[in-house]
Amino acid sequence: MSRRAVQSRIARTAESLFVAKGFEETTVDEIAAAVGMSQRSFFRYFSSKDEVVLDSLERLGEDLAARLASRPPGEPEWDSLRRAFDPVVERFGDPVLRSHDAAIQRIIDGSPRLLASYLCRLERLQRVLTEALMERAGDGADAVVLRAMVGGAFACLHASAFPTIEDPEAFGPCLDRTMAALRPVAAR
Amino acid sequence: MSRRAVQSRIARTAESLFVAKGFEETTVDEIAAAVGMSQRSFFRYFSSKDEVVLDSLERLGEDLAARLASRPPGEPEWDSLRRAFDPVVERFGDPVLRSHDAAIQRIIDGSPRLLASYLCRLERLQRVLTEALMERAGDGADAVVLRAMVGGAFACLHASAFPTIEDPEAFGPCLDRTMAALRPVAAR
DNA sequence: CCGGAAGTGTCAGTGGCTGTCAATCATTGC
DNA sequence: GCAATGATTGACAGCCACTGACACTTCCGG
Repeated sequence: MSRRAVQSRIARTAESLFVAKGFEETTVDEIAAAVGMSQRSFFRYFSSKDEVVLDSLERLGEDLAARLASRPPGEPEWDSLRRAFDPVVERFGDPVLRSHDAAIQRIIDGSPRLLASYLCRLERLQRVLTEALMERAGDGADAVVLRAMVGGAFACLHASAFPTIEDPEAFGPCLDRTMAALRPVAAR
Repeated sequence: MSRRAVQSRIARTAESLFVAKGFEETTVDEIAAAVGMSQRSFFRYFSSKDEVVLDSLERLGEDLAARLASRPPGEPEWDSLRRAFDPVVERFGDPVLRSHDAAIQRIIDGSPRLLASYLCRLERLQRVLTEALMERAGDGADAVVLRAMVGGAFACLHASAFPTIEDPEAFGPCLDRTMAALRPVAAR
């Protein structure tokens, strides 16, 4: 059985436990026992308990970065960022994925510890996207402004995700509206 | 001796240890011993090891919120946010405070664990500032857009802080430049 | 059959953090 | 003065995330 498959099995088991008992209240020992392995082996597949929850986010991040890199060079950065967010909007379209993601989000919001790790990953992701934009813009670019722009775009994404937990289909339009309102004057 | 004074003594002692040995490499036992108290007592003054480092940020946050609340109601939100950041710019002006803050920042960046907690606090602070803006704007306000705007302003602050670690006096102008470039079209 | 490589379990240990309890100290009311 | 009371503390025990070391199995190429 491949490493990925085992990770996926652990993640599914762990998430159901988290939903049932809460993140902090579920020990690594319990997860390992539920999967049928030792605690030590759990840590061979995930470097921390947080990782189990945030692992899926990692892959989504790679997707965003690839999207952004493939946008046409002449396009205003703000629009490229909006298009890079398309995979997220798409996920919200699928009801199965959506309810799963909502569960994950509830787990994250329920634990300050986990929320902190989550924000840390977003931060790293923003750094990656900023570098992608920097490369595209060449030497004449203002690194600070680009960095802030990526942060601003993520703020729109983040803010739009909040109220959309109840209202399924509204995420895309809400993101469009927010990013239109926040569009920087510098984005031609 | 007042609670605040003890906290301050612990914080000073701990920070010097962190600078000398690194955050992760310094145990709470060591800090407690250096201050001359039991580990149990340390946790009566700070709820976690992170807290020691991030405590000062808490008070700065309150300052920002107060500044924002005292801005004239008619002022565009973006400008109010910029003015709310003035205390931060001022801190950068004082060389003593600046070098202290730089040390703190280096400690934070050196530990993923601590960086995560730090970002979590920034998140909470943003929520507070958003609520302040909401109150001011009244019922007609778009909560999502306001939330995103606060996030965007913080992104400017964050981005401006980065390159300014070496170049002392440039923080204020850099922040102005970035916030001018990112100014939302919605901000009249 | 042998070699190592990869995956696993066991065990012991570290460090952050919490609950509990008893001792101490300051405050208050008499 | 003094006793009751409440806050502060230290000592101790314990939980849990996480790590290092080592032994064992399985599987595969030679």
